[in-house]
Amino acid sequence: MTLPPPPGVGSSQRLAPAPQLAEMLMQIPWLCHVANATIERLAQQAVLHRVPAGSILFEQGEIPTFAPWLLHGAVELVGVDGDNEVMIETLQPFDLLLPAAILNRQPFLTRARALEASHLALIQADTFRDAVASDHALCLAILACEAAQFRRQVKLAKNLKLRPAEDRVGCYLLALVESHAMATTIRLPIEKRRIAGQLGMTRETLSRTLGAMANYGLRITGDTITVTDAQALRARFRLDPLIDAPEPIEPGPPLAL
Amino acid sequence: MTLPPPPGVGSSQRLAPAPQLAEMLMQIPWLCHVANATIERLAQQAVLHRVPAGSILFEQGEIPTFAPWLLHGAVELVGVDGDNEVMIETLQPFDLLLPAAILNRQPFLTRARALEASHLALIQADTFRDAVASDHALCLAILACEAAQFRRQVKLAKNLKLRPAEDRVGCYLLALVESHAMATTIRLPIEKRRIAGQLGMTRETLSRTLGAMANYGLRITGDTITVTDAQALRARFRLDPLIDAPEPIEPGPPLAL
DNA sequence: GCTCGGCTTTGATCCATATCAATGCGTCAG
DNA sequence: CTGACGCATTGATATGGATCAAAGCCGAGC
Repeated sequence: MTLPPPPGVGSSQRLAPAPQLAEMLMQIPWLCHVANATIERLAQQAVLHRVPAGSILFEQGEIPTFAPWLLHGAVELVGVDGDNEVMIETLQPFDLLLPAAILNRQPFLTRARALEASHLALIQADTFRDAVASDHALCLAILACEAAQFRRQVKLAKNLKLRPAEDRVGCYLLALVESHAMATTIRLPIEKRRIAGQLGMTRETLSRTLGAMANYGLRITGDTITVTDAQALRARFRLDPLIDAPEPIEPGPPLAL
Repeated sequence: MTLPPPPGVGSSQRLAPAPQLAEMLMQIPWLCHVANATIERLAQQAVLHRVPAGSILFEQGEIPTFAPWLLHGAVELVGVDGDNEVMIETLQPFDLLLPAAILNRQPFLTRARALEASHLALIQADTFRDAVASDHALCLAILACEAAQFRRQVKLAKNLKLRPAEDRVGCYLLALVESHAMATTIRLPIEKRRIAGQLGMTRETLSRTLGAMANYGLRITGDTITVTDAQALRARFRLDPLIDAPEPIEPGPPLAL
């Protein structure tokens, strides 16, 4: 796997002292039950990779040589065929990128691209596999990560196949509003282009649909959302926890003895 | 979770002697590195469940009380909203059904329905969680299972979003033909209704598309496929291993010490 | 043999969403 | 100030696939 010096802005810095990397990994909530020794072992051979927005982290079809661990920023996984791309998932800290491929020495099924300037820990693939095979607590943690990612994938699929575009947008916005305690005015957290991708539609369709939200008590101008009629909004869109609830990585129980 | 006595044909039999259940589990290839003692422990509290085609194994939203393990037959996972259903995945032996939900005590995200008469091992959820938390080899095996299911999910999504209906059908058939060493005449392995579901389209669309395959060297009558022009077929449809290759559960390496 | 029910086929039509094209608008560099 | 570029909006149009409706086929049971 090559790390192309991304075009444009400052080149990526691969080198970073390992000791502080171990500390960063220890901050990860879902690694709370993993022994420090193991985390240090992972960090030993790892490097911190800082990349600007737009960088390709790996290409579809490559055999992984390291496990990329998202510490800061955002990354999207996209399926590619010729020149068209489709969004598969967007990842946030502290997700591991496609652990399934790394563990089984299988090719990555997607391309990964940084959506914003991001920091990743790159862990040697062999080191990673050995650690998972020799440390039970780590194995449980990775299982939890993989489980969360699977469930997110299922939720995405349900959202996409079960709801028309307008409902997807409405539920997305309603969830956003509710997470802000129904404040009457809030901001879109990310670019519209990315929202459209996550909701599986084109920017044009999103744009039109946002306009149509006025009928349901929501006005969107630029990146500002104003709730004009919370009741109408709730009447029109019903959140389904089996689709709309976030799917955090659960650390799970400590090792049973 | 209730197990409704399925309407129609003979009622499901839940009781089966545990000893032979342990033996059945030991046959599972991807458990090859798990100690027999652990498997026996799992089988101890488990029951063998035989269900006729059409049975609902569990309902979307239920909190799992046991881990259903498919030993024989076929099961589909479907997302439900009101009265319409969408196919999420179809499982084959020896898949575990939604291990993510069981491990994290989270609700099932889908309904599960037997597509044909099937046998499942039902393992007490607590027993299952304890075993995974106390046996590292088992934990690795479940991780491999979950990883395979994640990758299948990504492949499904790519197939659906990257290819139009005709391509999906063509690639499905081409893969089928190739797996039979390009024999000139083979049979559809499952009902068309189910193929349509797996490929994310209606039966009507599948029917029409199968007709259109005549243009590309393939004639389908009933459930019989005849290859009339292998070259034309290959010229029209290109298999992509990152979409069309099956995703078996890899047992992975034995425990590192 | 006949009839019934499930699956499939075929045809006509509809509709949600993509696509294409043009314009607008805000921001940053010079 | 002035381009110019990236993103967003708006409108017109196209189209893939769904939906609705009506036969057709075929195996199972009587």
